[in-house]
Amino acid sequence: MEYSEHTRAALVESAIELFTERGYANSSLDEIAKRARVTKGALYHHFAGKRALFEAAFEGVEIGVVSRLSAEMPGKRDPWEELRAGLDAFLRECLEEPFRRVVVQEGPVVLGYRRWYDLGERYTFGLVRSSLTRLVENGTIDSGSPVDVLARVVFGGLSAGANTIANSDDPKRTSVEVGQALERLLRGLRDGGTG
Amino acid sequence: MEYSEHTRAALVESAIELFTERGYANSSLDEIAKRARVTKGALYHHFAGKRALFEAAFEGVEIGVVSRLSAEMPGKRDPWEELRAGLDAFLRECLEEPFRRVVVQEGPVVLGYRRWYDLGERYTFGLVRSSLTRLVENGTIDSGSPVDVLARVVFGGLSAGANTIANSDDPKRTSVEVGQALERLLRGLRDGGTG
DNA sequence: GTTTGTGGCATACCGCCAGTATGCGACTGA
DNA sequence: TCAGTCGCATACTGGCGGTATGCCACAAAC
Repeated sequence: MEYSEHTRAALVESAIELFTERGYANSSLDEIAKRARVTKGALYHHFAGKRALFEAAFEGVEIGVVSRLSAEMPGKRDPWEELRAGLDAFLRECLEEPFRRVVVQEGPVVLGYRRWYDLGERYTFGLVRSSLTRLVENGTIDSGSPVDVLARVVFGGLSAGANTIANSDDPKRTSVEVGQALERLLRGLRDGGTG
Repeated sequence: MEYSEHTRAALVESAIELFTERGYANSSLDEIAKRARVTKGALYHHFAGKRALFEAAFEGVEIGVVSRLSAEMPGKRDPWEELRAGLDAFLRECLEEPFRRVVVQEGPVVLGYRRWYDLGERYTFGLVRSSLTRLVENGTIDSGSPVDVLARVVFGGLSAGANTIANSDDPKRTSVEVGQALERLLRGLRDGGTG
């Protein structure tokens, strides 16, 4: 039956909630199953283990974030306006606890950096990279070094900025400051040249 | 007696090794104690628990990195040269597994972001921030937004770059590319202005 | 319409590991 | 020489991830 799919979805949802609230290590499978109104047996019927469940939760969060981010990019005319809009949307999304905790913080630790890297390509990091790629292709910024490397560094800056905002005493003000800092850094990519 | 201090140091050293090799979750206290040629009883005599031991390992790694980084900054005349030298030294140090794994990756997860943030101020992050502060004070770069926020974002970019290098097929080439990307980003900080 | 799977779970159990309780010798000061 | 403390070792407990097994509903086979 397709009660199965419903059960699986409930487990993933409960996992996202608990992993976000208490972190991976402090969330027991019994409790996740209980919150989904099933038992650990059901959990192990759908997932190979705790890691696999985390991976499903990870992808669930990423899919939500990517769809919202994609919808929020109206395609401004000015490339810099678009970059700015993308920055703001990303920082806003980073304030959602599930993304910060599951994807940014615990993802690389629980899944291992390599697996996290590969999975991320399909979701938010892929968005950042393709966004930068377009800016390179239309000449707004100079490639200089490979876009992939640049995207990794920028993504790291974005994540750190999100963490800074979320742990600030005054998130609104800090959000503006982070946005400014990131924009000013990205300006350095305009006028090419290595030395 | 001060056999005590020797035991403690051996435990911290073993902890750094195992946490680096297998990560926090996959390192048992029994094994850490065994590697230090003592038992778990000794471990709990010196540390309140696994978290406390990790924190000691964290600080041990940071102290080593900071001392090496400080020694490697000969104080060039040209501020940009100095920035470049600092970048390279940092990236080189980031390739050491203990720093990447214990401090950069697992630190925020195991200690919690807040505790990690506070501890980091005294060590590597403090270095990055004070370095940027000096560049602001001598007019090399414009403050724009608070140096603290800027330092957080830059530190995130540095960490992401280090991870990228360490997981690259060709670390030497990637290291050069990451250095270039970071330097070009930092160039955006020169000519002030927010809009 | 009984038999034989098979999917979708639940229940019971095991081993590992962080943490606790306790014991115990060595040394130290009174 | 006796009390007290430091520096550890040993023994035990509870929680949790993982596994093994059982059970029921349903479906195809004949």
